[in-house]
Amino acid sequence: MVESWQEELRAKGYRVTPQRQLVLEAVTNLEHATPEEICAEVQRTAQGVNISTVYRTLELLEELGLVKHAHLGHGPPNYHLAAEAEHIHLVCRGCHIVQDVDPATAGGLADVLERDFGFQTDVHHLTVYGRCKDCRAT
Amino acid sequence: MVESWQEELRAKGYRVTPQRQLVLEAVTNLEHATPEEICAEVQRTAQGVNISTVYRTLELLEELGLVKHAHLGHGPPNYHLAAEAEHIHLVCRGCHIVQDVDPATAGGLADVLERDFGFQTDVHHLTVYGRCKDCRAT
DNA sequence: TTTCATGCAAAGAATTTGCAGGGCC
DNA sequence: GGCCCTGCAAATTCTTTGCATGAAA
Repeated sequence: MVESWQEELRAKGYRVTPQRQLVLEAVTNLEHATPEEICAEVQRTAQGVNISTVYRTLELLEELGLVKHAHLGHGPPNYHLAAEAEHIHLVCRGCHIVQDVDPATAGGLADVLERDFGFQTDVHHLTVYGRCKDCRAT
Repeated sequence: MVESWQEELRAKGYRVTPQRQLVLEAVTNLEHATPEEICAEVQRTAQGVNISTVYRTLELLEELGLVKHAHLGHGPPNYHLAAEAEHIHLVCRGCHIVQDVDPATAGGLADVLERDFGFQTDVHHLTVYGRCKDCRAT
């Protein structure tokens, strides 16, 4: 069976704390969120979880492979569960809408990069900038 | 004929200053650089060009369509001449090397996004994260 | 001479770090 | 009880802004 992340934490000498559970829950619920947003979400439940704890926890959770992050532009990084279905992000310059797209769309690109450059693409982290249908119309 | 960027500046009520010329030269010479690096390059020639002037100038040059920027990861954005050959960036998680690749490689992806989503991809700004050949070997 | 641009310093966002006290195992 | 984790505050990094002076047109 798959060990729980709690067991994995303990096995590595880390501890299971309420803050860590809350941060992971927040990432789960929000699906895509910045550290600030995660912090705000956590604080809806528990008072006074500090932003620096959120940063430290996200780093830890990413190290464990539970969450991943992507850079969607100027702003802070965006965290989501690693267990979520993989997807690529389309970010519109005009309206800043983020659209999730099936990674199969980029499968061809990943294959070419693999074949021609030996480069293993992290499709999870792929962000495509451009202009969406609506913004092109106006 | 194509007007020079200096004329375009003046036509829009902006002024041609030594700092603006130096920043554009630095971007040209460095090919890819962060605002800090551009500032350092400029200061090799002229003393005391301020970092805030570099930021303001890059913003202006981007507005004029002379330079573009891409986000290659955690750090500051990366500026390059808009006139340079278009390319996409492969960024390795392991060694952080940035490799430039012909955008035709991603042409298929852009076509699919265009066809299926009406999304116009800005190939210039495409950055692909992953693991390079060398880092996979180790 | 009329703005616009620059330098400087301070303000701001986002993130990291040091340290003492508290909580997990 | 040992040692990791947290909160707090201060330090860092990157970027923007306010304002008086200096320079382009």
